[in-house]
Amino acid sequence: MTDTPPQTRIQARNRAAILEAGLEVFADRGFRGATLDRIAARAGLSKPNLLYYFRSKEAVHQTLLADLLEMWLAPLRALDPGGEPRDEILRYMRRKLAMSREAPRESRLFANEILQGAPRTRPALEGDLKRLVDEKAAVIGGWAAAGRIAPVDPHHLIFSIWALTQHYADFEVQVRAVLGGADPYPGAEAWLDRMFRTVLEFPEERT
Amino acid sequence: MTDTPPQTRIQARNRAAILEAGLEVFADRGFRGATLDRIAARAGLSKPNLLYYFRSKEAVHQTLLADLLEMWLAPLRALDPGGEPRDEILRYMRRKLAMSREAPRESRLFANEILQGAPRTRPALEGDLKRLVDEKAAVIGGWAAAGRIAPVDPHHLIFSIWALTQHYADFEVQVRAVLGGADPYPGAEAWLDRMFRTVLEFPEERT
DNA sequence: CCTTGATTTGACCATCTGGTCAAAGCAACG
DNA sequence: CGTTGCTTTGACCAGATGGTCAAATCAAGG
Repeated sequence: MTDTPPQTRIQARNRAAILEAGLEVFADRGFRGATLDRIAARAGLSKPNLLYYFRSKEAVHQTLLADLLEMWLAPLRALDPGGEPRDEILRYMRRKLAMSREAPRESRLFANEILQGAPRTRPALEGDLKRLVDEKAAVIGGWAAAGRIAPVDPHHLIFSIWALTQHYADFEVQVRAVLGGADPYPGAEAWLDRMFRTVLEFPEERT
Repeated sequence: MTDTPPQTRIQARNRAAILEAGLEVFADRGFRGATLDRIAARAGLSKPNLLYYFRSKEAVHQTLLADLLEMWLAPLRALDPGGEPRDEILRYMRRKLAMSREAPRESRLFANEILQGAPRTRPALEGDLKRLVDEKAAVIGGWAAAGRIAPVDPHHLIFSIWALTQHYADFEVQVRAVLGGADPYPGAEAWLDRMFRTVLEFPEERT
């Protein structure tokens, strides 16, 4: 998804530094709130130097989003139609929750983009994303039809997983404010496990 | 939560028009992405005229957020300790979902604010919001302890309601892209009802 | 219809910000 | 150790943007 791979060592280092700085700043202040000066400073470069590596502010953002989208979809791609239904779905949820914990900046970058109406991502959402979700929703729907999990609306099940896991990254300030600063993740993991487990179970399985 | 109530008819009308326009523009582009010119144009005023009614861009934003917070907390405030536990929680969820459908701009305005680290709302989150949530969490915890609902982590239950309902407003573009433009709300309501119902039920109640 | 206070605006300003450019540094290879 | 091409930068620019202000306009009571 990245353009031509960097050639020299210096290029590799500086492009990486810029993307890291861009991730930080874009996630923190949104596209418009981010300034090239700030990104450059954080990357340890001057603004013109940054623009030597990326054509424009847009270009940094684009690159970030493209890389991110891949990373974002990977866990859903990994949902295995041949696996044990409940394990597969719960593993997907857990991987997404882990991503919120380990890559909150990426989550917020994406959230910013969607909130603003996905001006730079709309095609990917309507293309790759929709295709992938439809495909996996069909798998989950198949499991439900076969009686291997309780009947569910596959699309909304997937939305639930997105919403519940990303909430802990995107609304972290709020969650921490309410919890008084405590780490929300242990509780979140237990709770989400419980929620999805019960909704996927058949009544008679519950103990 | 609003400052001194407007005096004249003209003031009432123009302040309202500015807040309506501000809501639209701030929700759409975030605080930094919003421009006074745009807000003024949308309100049918000139920029200096807008600044006759509000000291600054900040002031418009502040007023909007303050009003919003009240509206946002109302449904949780309404959760009645004396009510039937499951009905109370499900009603709260339904009211929040209705707010996502009917007031998506407010939801996105709030999401923007939190995403950026709640620079103008932090005190309210750590004060009023935390207090209210702790209070209602205690109520829910009491219900669980009394065996009137299945045991739950009250704080995370509340986070779940926020996450799942607001997702449909904040990530509307994504949801609609995946669903191919269809209205997500009927499906969402059924699914969320099902999710929360099952997680609050005791196994032996399930039919 | 004129006075008074509320309302509106055109002109203007300072600052910020994305982006350009020519010149200067610098690394490495022949 | 000088040439060559990659890297870095200071100076600069144009447009956008938040905000000011004095003057003009307007509404309504007396």
